[in-house]
Amino acid sequence: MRGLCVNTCTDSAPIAAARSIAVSIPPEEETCAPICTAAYATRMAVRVRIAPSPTGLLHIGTARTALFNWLFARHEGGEFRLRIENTDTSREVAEAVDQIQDSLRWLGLDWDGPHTFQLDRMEDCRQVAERLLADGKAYEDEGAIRFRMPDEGVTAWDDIVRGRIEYPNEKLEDVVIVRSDGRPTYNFASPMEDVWDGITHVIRGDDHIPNTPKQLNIIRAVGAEIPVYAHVPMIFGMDGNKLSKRHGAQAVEEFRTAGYLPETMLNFLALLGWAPDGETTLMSRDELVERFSLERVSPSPSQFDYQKLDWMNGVYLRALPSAEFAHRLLLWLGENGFDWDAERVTRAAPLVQEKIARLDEFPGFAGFFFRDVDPSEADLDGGAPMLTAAEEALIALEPFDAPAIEAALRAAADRLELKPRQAFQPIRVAVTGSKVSPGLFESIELLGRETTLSRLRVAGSSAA
RNA sequence: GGCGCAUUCGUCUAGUGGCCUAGGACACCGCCCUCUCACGGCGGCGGCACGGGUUCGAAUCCCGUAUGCGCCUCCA
Repeated sequence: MRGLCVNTCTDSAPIAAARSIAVSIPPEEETCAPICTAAYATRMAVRVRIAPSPTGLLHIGTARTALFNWLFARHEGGEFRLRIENTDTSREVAEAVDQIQDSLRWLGLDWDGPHTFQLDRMEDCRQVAERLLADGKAYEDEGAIRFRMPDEGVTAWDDIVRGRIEYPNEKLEDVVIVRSDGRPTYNFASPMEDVWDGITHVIRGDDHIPNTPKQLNIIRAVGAEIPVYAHVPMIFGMDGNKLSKRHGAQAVEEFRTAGYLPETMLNFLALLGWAPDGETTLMSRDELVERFSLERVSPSPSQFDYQKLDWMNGVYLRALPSAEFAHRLLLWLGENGFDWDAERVTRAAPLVQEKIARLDEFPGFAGFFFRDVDPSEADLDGGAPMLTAAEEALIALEPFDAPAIEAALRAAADRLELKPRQAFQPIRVAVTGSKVSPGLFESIELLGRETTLSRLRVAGSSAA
């Protein structure tokens, strides 16, 4: 029994319509006039938000929550807003706001309207707190202001992803809504902003479930309309613990640096806790928007599988038109401090497109096109005769292209009575400096006769 | 400790009482292709946490147990 429209999820209307189903059954007196008279009454469409705190880079879990919000908004034709929750000034990091926006933009999660800061509503929050105080719904406590929670009954709501959740009111403690220094706390500012911004659906991590009954009561106390809640599961590392440094990348920026494509991240993240059916795994941004629904979000947490991410990124990399692949490669190299010849990168790109899963593999895999190599003697072991033969075969070869190079080298191998793999491996090591490389003949063509011959010669003498 | 949430192959998941001999994908293993790697093709391994119910019939409904996680800040 989860979701608001079980069995009726064939279209999206019920989601947007099913609002204000949160219930509270406290034996309290009738509330007086609404304190908040924001113009949300006329809102029809869906409006959601992502509310990161500016304490550092955008975490992948926050990005996933942002994605669900964005997908929902775009699917419903509604709005997606960005709100920075910076009430805790002590933990704020100066560049974080810009970094968060960069990450969001890189992922293509565009937000509507300007981003807002929680701190800018400090004064509004204080006024509401004063009003609450005057109405006896809050009280002072050592300089701070606490909100009076109901003592009896239960506070409950129908969560779109987990069904009905109930909290006995006696368990709810009176939360501090304004600190002694006058700044509002998260549990006060956040729901108030949701009210002022006309947020219709609060889609957030399930670590906020225990906060929800408190926020619900605050919203009720100010006489505002309750939004619909959807608590999405968290993401853990492969060991079942919170995603942390030792698992690898955890911030969106780090995945970008590792050479993942934004379309990969979107697709992969969407599938963490959501699936359109049992078969589909590859979906474009548009398809994601078209098929996404909160009803199909799973309530159980998932683990972040880096291997699957790599596989998926490889799929996206290979699917790129080759010119686009080269373009992305160039962009990535530029962002990561590789000042390599663009024309040569563009020519090398097709040789690696099918072979790498992440852009950051390029320097290691194709670096021999751009810098000298230093093959180890052990890898060259016993290859001297073939190296000499290769040199002779290529020295006057015309044309110097992959098909001709392959023919010449195969002929040389035949003369030495070597199997292809035995013959070509020393050449590969000599020319690329590694036992693993892009296609040998294409690589030699791109490298050019001069460089190839000189590398063959150097390796030939050290292997002898 | 209290409260809450969760529990299908190693991982992501499909599944809403009979279509399930539990389907797909990643990973893994084997074979094929092959100049290495990768791609691709074929095949394989592997799961309903446990115990009680309800029912002609349960992965699906109910109860309990276990385990994991989250929150209990004048953090967000």
